[in-house]
Amino acid sequence: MSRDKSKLTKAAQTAQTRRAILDHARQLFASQGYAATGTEEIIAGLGITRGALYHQFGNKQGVFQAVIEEAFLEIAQYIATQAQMVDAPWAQLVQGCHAFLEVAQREDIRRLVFVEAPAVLDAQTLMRFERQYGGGLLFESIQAVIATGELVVPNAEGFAVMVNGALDYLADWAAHTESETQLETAKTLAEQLLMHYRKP
Amino acid sequence: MSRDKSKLTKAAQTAQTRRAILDHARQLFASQGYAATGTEEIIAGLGITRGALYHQFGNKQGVFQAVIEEAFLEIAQYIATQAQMVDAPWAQLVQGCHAFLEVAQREDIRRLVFVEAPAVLDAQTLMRFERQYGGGLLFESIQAVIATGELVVPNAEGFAVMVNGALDYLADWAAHTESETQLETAKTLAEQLLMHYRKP
DNA sequence: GATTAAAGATACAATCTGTATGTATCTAAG
DNA sequence: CTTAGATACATACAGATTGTATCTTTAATC
Repeated sequence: MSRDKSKLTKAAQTAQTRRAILDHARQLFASQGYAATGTEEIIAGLGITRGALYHQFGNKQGVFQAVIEEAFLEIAQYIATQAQMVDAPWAQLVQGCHAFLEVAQREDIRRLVFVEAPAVLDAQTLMRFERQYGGGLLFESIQAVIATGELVVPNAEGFAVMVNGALDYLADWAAHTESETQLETAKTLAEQLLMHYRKP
Repeated sequence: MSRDKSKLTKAAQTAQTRRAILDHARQLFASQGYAATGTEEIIAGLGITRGALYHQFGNKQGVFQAVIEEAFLEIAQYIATQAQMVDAPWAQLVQGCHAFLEVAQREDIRRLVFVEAPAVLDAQTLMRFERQYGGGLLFESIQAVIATGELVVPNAEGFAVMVNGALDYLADWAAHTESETQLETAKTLAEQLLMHYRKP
């Protein structure tokens, strides 16, 4: 647990400190929530004091924001990786939705991104993350399919929001059961939802 | 603001105190959030001390939970009232969805129920409220339409969850703009979503 | 090697929640 | 009507927690 500070370049030392804090903080925020996690608890066992935390992140919320951004990034990367395995815009949209449902099965992801983040972060920051890593990408994917003429919706933005909400809730629903088939049911529901707006 | 305690039955005095606390707390929780609102701030100007608050609600979270339950109740009552204005199960479902989108335009409702509550309340309590006042009623309405044969879905519970998510996000989307037409667009999207699963 | 700036430690001030205890008032039994 | 008990509330205090100010150490640069 303790670190050896000797023979480390300053940048490496900073990186190491930040990573240790982020990893531990993430685990605590995900399991106990933001409010129930103290800064003392975050640095416990890391071989540093709260001074380092405040020097690196400014305040407790700074740590949380950094944790959330990494979580968002993970989600976006997983979805992008999965979506890029197929070619057509339509297939990418479907594959992306499936990928979201899969990655959102992780308990820590759901708690951090969908429960804690909206209450802790200011609306502006959350919106930025959302556009950059979240629903914004879904919107782009939907627009791409609309451009091909395969998808017809009355309002692209509103449709994207609707699908986003459907996916978020389906993910939570599928996760709150041990039955593995629930996830498949969720995928089917999501795919069928999109299919209803498809033009042949 | 100050109260006249003389000539009041004990039950009436309790009711008056609780109401004053709930009203002020709700406004503060809705505008600043749970964490940023102190117990001292809640009782400020009410002519009582924090002692009364702790006597009536046990702790700060007790106040919040009572506030949230009232908010849930308001939502459910509005939807029920609107839905009962039509007869057929299908029409009631559509009307209920419209009503939800309307009531969820209120800023305080959205903040309290969809942002603060999930982070503050324990999962068990939130689930109870959700079943009693929220998605549970939507589920019942959907089942009623399925019973008539007008609606065909692969999984009733999953479908209800999906629609619930779609509605929540659409409400938030419609609320975050001054354009009144956005709400109409949201209603259209929701109605069309249901229509796609309708059997003639 | 001396200087500078960054990383981190330490100590402290400011809140804020919850509890323990005291007091007054309402209710109910005899 | 009186008295015992419960209820509502106030007051004072202990504990915990966040953030800041200041000091020390260590790496980078000339």
